[in-house]
Amino acid sequence: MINDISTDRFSNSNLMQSQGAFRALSDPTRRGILMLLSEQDMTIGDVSEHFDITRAAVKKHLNILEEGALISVHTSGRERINKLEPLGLKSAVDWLNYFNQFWDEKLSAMLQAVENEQKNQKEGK
Amino acid sequence: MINDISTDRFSNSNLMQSQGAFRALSDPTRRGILMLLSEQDMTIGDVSEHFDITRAAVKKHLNILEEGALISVHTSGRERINKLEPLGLKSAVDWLNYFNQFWDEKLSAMLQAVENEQKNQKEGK
DNA sequence: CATATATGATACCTTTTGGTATTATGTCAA
DNA sequence: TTGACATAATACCAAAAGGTATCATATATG
Repeated sequence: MINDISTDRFSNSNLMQSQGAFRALSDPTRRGILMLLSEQDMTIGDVSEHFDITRAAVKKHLNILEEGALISVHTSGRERINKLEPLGLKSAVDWLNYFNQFWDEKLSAMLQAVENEQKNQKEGK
Repeated sequence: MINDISTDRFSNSNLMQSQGAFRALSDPTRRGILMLLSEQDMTIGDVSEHFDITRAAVKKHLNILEEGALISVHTSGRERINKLEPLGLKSAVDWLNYFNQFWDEKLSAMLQAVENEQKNQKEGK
């Protein structure tokens, strides 16, 4: 039962809060767009020039990025400027950071193993 | 042109290397499974009990997690034990960490804004 | 051996996704 | 106002994703 998860300390809202961001991040074109926008704000026209797909397709990607709060858009005359919103990545980063502890554990285990090996060598085992 | 990106310093391989991980992370059920496996290794049967979908569906999720190198599987008799591989998250975390600089920038800007505000208040503006 | 158990694999269905082509809307500039 | 430009929106399509049901395979165990 999924209930198991919602009553869990991993409050499920956590799982769902980051959904928009993770969804947006799952496509390589969208990650490429985020990279581009990290260098400078851009119109759809600007962004489209960097990819081999139609503007309509780029627009869809931008919509999904906006839904995930990874970019913001503001109008300037007939242009619409797309801007990176790095804080939008926070929910995803936060979720992933939970696993740092296991990564660290593994790292500790590796270091421990090396230490033991050195010790054993010293003792001539 | 997509070429623009491949000749970019964001070597595109970076974009693609993390694809398996980002793809696996895009589904909330799969993120839930990772949470579960962070507490203990589990068979498919164990995992399935925590979700309201068939074992076949869970198996598909496990396959995708394995493809993304986020879990590993080893056989023990007729059971197959699924194990979290936290290091598999590294490629995704690394990609995201690139954006820390912008996050920090924004944070710096916010702190600066607060400082200025306080200064202005002091000066009675 | 025979049977129950644990899992894997496949065919099939529906929805979502990534894409195109086309049409519509809004704004700048002569 | 009229045409060029920048973008939005919609209809449509093929493929991928998430799911179920069913069948196949391997392994404990009486």
